[in-house]
Amino acid sequence: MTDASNGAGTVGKALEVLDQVATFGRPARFSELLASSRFPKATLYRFIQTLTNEGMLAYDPDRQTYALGVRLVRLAHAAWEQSSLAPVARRHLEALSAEVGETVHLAQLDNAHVLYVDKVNAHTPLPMYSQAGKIGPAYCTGVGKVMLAYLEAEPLARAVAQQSFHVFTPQTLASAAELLSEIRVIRENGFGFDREEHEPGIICVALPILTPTGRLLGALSVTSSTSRTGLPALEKLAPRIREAATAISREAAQWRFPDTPSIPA
Amino acid sequence: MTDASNGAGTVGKALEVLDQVATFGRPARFSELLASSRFPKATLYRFIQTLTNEGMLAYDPDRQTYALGVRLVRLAHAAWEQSSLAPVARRHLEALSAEVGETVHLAQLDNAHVLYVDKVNAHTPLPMYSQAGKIGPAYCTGVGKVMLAYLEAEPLARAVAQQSFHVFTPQTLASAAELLSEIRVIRENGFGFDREEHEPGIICVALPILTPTGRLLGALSVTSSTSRTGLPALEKLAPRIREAATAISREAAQWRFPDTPSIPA
DNA sequence: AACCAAGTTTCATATACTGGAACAGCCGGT
DNA sequence: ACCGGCTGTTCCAGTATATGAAACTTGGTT
Repeated sequence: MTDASNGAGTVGKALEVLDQVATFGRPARFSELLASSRFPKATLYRFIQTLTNEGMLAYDPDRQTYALGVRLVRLAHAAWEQSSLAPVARRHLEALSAEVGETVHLAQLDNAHVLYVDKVNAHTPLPMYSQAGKIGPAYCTGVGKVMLAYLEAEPLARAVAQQSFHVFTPQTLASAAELLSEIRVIRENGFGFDREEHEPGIICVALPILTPTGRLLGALSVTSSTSRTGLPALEKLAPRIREAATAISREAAQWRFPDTPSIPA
Repeated sequence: MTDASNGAGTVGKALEVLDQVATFGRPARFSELLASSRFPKATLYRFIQTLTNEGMLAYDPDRQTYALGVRLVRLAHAAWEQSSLAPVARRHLEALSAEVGETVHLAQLDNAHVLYVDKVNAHTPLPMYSQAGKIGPAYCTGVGKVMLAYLEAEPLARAVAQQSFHVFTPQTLASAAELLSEIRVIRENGFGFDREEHEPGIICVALPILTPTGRLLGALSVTSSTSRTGLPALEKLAPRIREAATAISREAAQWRFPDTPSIPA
């Protein structure tokens, strides 16, 4: 029996190496990668060779370093367009942000962590790549907790098991028990807060984006600071956010298929 | 010796499948993928399973479709930041675009094709993901021809062999011979044009971005239309563009290493 | 010249990839 | 209800392919 939780198979291992290079954050040398790798020298070497040949890694002969390759950028473009909610959601995010005058986040679940897929800042329209792709913890962010709350029992358990429960602020939920009780509250309300659990002074309301069948697609949040507003004020925004969330869900459903018409080949 | 031109090895095949899903442009069903795949049913199935488990593909149980996964978005974020010129180049692109009042492209070579890494439009600041990641032909674009011109003999030959030489307009260079002679001209001038070779009415000047040692990093172009300006006017911009190109190259060199200091491990 | 570290190649071994074929589930038709 | 046809999933023997210790280059340092 192959252990599925572990990166089984050659492909999984190769992707592990890819992740390692990504985590490095800058072009890395072979020996640096070797130091932080669980693979023996020859094996790692072959993986890197393969990935380089495939264009997933780029080798800089001047500096003898490896970086993530351009093929990844190409794939990412396609991924962002076809798999994430961002393309359909963008105009809703913009409208919402303009209306409430705060920063709006769109997130999806990646493994057990929060992947920010898009972000619209009320006052500084930023080029989005700089914002998208970031990952964050699930147990101490508004979007994270809300998404966990709408998971099935089994995936939820697996996700909770992966939380680090690092304490960032006095408000941080520091255990699985606290998180699960918070999740129950979120399920009842239909929305969740971030009460300065991740960063002091930063608060937010978050709502899930669900399919008509109730499956989780992602989450939407409006973020602000304690100096500007409070939780009660944010709570008042919940209905408006839900509006955006359902709109996004509805459009996503249609958009996924322009309807596979019976084009006869 | 393994045939490198072919996607040898398990990893290569898996990535091939990934590309296939990407090319599809929308969430695809298993059978659709099977139809356009060179792999037998069981093999393709296992690949897709693996990639899904690894988060490179996302499965939509409602529709029974596969799309590119979120892990790719995360990787892409890192790729864009560490491997492409875009982060260091952006402010130069913006300055250049504002100054000349035209659209500026930043491109790199992916295999034998042009990968647009960033784009700054003079009049409509756009979120960049929608622009970056696009690929285009090398033989009939300004950036493409310029980048080919600064390749070594052997990679150049390989790249030229991969051009389709599809004729888009009356000006399109339709053969390797024509392309190579154009490349000689570009080498002499240090810059190249697109003379409505890809799209009627669209022209551009392009310059390479080179390391101090002369290795090719990418290319920069200013695009306009025949209705607004002409080639002579664009040619006048070449020195200004070169300025930006050298600045980008210089910054890229520093930035790649905050300097690997002699950290004694 | 001798040494050391970083990177590359080799090769016997057995792991884990392969794909034909058989199986399950789901429809629409008769 | 029964039957084909179609899509998606699982099995399993055979073998191609990945593995990693060790040997070998390469380039720089004492």
